[in-house]
Amino acid sequence: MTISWKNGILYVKIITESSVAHMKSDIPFPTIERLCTIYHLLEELYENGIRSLSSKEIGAYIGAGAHTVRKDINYLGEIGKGRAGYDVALLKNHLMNHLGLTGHKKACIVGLGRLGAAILEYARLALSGFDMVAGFDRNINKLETIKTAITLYPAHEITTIVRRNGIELAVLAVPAQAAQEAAHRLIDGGIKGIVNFSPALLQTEAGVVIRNIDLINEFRIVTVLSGLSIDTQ
Amino acid sequence: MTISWKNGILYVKIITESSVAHMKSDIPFPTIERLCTIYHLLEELYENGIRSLSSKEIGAYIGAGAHTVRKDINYLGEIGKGRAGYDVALLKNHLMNHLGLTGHKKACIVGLGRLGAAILEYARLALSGFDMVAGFDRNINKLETIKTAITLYPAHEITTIVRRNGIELAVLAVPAQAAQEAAHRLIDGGIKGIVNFSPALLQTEAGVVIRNIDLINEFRIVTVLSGLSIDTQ
DNA sequence: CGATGTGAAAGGTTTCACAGCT
DNA sequence: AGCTGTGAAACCTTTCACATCG
Repeated sequence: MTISWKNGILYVKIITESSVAHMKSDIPFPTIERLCTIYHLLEELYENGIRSLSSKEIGAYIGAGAHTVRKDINYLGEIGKGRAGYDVALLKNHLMNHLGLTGHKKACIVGLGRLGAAILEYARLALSGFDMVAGFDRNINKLETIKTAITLYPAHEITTIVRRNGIELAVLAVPAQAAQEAAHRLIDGGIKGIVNFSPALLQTEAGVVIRNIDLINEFRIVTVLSGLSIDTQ
Repeated sequence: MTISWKNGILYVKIITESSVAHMKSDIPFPTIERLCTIYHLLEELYENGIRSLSSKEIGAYIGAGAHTVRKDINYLGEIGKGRAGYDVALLKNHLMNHLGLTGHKKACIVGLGRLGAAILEYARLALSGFDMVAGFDRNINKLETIKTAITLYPAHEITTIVRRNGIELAVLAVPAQAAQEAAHRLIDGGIKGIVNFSPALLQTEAGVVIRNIDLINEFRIVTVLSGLSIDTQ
């Protein structure tokens, strides 16, 4: 709760859970991306024993101005009054709570080729609150070959397993031609978000968040951007 | 060609490739990202025998409005007059030329763990004009284990090899703690862009484009975004 | 003083509306 | 008619400037 006195009027601002949740819809998309990066940064710095951090320092780490960082953080409401920058632990929890990053979320992976298998072994996921609970592949032989603690299923069971286990997130690491069908199965199972490593341009459905990651597209963007910086020198 | 007379000096302005490239600096960043996606789409549809496409159709594929698509395409100058949508081949070449996606670019990969090895085998890269010409790893034993047509080197040779071969792009697939040193070596070698698959937040240098790809960060963004759509219902 | 918090201005991007072409 | 091309308006995001606090 914040109390302030301005122009002869007493302002009492009460931030409740629901008003915070509603406010979130007012957060600009770039701000959400930056806040997630800041959250990541705070985790890292806290592990390294850093307990206080200014907006200027945060900006330097994530490649943004101090203004932007303060504005971003303030979309989630007031946190640290005054002096010596932000308390790292406090801000980290603040972001966690307001961004809804508390607790563990269940995730699965579709496509157990080289890339899929690599992601399956990514230990940091569980440490960050994302539990890989299922893997899928069209090729049944692959399910026997791969050694993992996670249960593996044939691709046609995606919908059932996702729904039954309440899996919220999925990684798509199948070849392009299999991507759309797999995405449909995930969506039918009630998945909330898909991180798509295939080069397929998925037809999205309302309510499902899709993030596309395509190395070739990234290379092209880098090429165009670096072409720019050279030409404009 | 424009001719003008100012302060006793005759100005002759010829629009060459390089001055057109200079114009590119006026293209908004989101537009550049979308144009790369559109380029990808056009390649795909052309292969499937589609020869004509309206801005509305393109928009449906990439998740944007027809307005946006037309505006984006027009940043690169006029292409098809009038009626029946865009000629796919024409537009594809138009984008290729104006975005500087002609010819082949040399790329390398740093870090030959599971992820790095998977990317090394990504055949589609060469088809898209990006030639993997070198791989690096700190662990010399790994260099002998991996079977590949590409020459592999120990990590300390990054700077030399990148410079000598004129490698422009790099994929960083090393553990977080090794990422910054590897990035420095790449930058010292004159790399133009880095696609960073490690969770490290790299300190960037002017003139080098860095694109960060971190699955955990993507999961968090998806979580926040899908949390939003529920709370605001 | 040097930090955050925040309304207001500036800047950038998207959307609109319609001209112009086939 | 139906499409692209494009200036102008609307909208969103960043930056600024300064009040405020310790």
